[in-house]
Amino acid sequence: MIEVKIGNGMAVTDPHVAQTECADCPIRHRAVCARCETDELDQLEAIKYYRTYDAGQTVIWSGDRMDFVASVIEGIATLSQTMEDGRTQMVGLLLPSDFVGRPGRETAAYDVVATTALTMCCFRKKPFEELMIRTPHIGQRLLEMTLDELDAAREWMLLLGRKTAREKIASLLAIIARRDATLKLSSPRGRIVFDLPLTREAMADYLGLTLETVSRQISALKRDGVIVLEGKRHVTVPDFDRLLGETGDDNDGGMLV
Amino acid sequence: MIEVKIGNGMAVTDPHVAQTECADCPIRHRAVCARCETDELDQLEAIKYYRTYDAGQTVIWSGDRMDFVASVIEGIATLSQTMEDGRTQMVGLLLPSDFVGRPGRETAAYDVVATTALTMCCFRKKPFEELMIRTPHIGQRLLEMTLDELDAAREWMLLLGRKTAREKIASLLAIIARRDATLKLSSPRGRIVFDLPLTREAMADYLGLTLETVSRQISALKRDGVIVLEGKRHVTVPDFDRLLGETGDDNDGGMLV
DNA sequence: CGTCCAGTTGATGCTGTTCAAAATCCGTGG
DNA sequence: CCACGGATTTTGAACAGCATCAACTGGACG
Repeated sequence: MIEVKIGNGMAVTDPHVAQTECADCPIRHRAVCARCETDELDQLEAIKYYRTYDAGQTVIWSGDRMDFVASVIEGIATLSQTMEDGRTQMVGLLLPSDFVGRPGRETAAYDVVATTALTMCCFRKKPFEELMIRTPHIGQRLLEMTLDELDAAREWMLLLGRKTAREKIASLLAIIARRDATLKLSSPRGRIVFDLPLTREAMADYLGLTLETVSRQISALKRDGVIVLEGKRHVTVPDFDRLLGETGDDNDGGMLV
Repeated sequence: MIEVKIGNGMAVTDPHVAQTECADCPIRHRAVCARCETDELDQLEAIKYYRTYDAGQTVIWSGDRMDFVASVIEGIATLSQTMEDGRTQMVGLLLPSDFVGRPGRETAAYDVVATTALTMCCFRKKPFEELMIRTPHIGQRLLEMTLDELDAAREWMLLLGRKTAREKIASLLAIIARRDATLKLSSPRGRIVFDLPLTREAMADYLGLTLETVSRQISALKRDGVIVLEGKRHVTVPDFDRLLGETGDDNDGGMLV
């Protein structure tokens, strides 16, 4: 893969590197383009370009001018807010198919950081906005995705405001486990195995805790047999229902669709 | 005003009571109908009906079937989530022009409770959804409003996860002061006076605190001269910038638009 | 082999919770 | 008009959970 260094140290893939055809795109049916017909897809195809980032790279700083919107194709990024004195709170986890940026806004409202190697499908904002007016399918899908994100944000508000440290950790593990299971098209039940995509510090920023507390609670869950660790990142959950029982949520359905 | 009792004890205004014409509606240019042309407005007018609730009444319970969506016309309502053991977290404050309900969802995801006397402009969900497909202006406006709510939710996540009790109280007071100023079309500066629309308990549920802590911190802010209280609910802020300084946010612009 | 980084563990203290009681407010009825 | 009762709010005292500061461990890498 060819990389070029630009301005602020961002490494981006050479724009001439081959992009996946929309038709073959792994997130084709889940991203903002999900409802588009073939002709609408052609128009998107015309204005799209790929960009890749290394793990740890900052995609955009809060307050910076942002002249594109994008879909995450592969990898994980985080959305976070930082106070002057350095306290930071993660406000979103961006997974494949998630949308970044806001039509109609000039500057980024949050820091976006690549947690793993990241590939994004970008659209310059102006053409994208114009396209949105012409093709309602994009706006419809974006509304649907935004409503889902709002629900997720509100779920997270409950976690931040009312859950104990142990419940917070269990909830995060359950969410990651669930997402992993979704990718494998299996519904989470019984024994589950996955890798943590986040450092202890990132988890702390997500959960509104300190990294020490995260570490302690993970150790406690390990001690109690709720999880088994191999290395620091590889997690085995022997009994998913047991984990759910630790989240404080309703054990049944849980999670809005 | 004529009230009738129905089923679960909800008091609703007799549907034959006069409704405001959309053209004269106080939230005409801010609600979900903001972008509608006259003919589109006529279609909305045809399917709308008003409903009123008394202060303290539950508008809808989480999990209940919800066959309408609505705009708040007057009054304040809260959106909240409750865990089995009773811990509750408010996840939204609904003010005039705010939208309630989600197109495409069968059941309510949150409890909605009227904090003050409340008037809502309701639309049966089915016709509203059909109308949304025909008139892009509604979906466009709803997208805009949902994106704003998502920003507000994320702002709140920072508050819940990282702010101290004192900062939380100051932030809430600042938000209410700002909203009040907006209604009076004045930008908040210097001396500000307003009434708290929430009980200490509701504030606690909003801020992820206990009501005792809320009370203590309000007393502390009073002791320090940041606010002056007359009675329990009437607040005077002698110096709005001083209050902002207590929120922990950037002192300048603060708050996304 | 030494350094660096992520993570773990320990000791201590502060912030906010919990439980309890007193104070204030407010509507109701004598 | 005043007394009463319930709801709301304030205040106090003791406690718990998580943060803070600090030392240590283990693995990756030059």
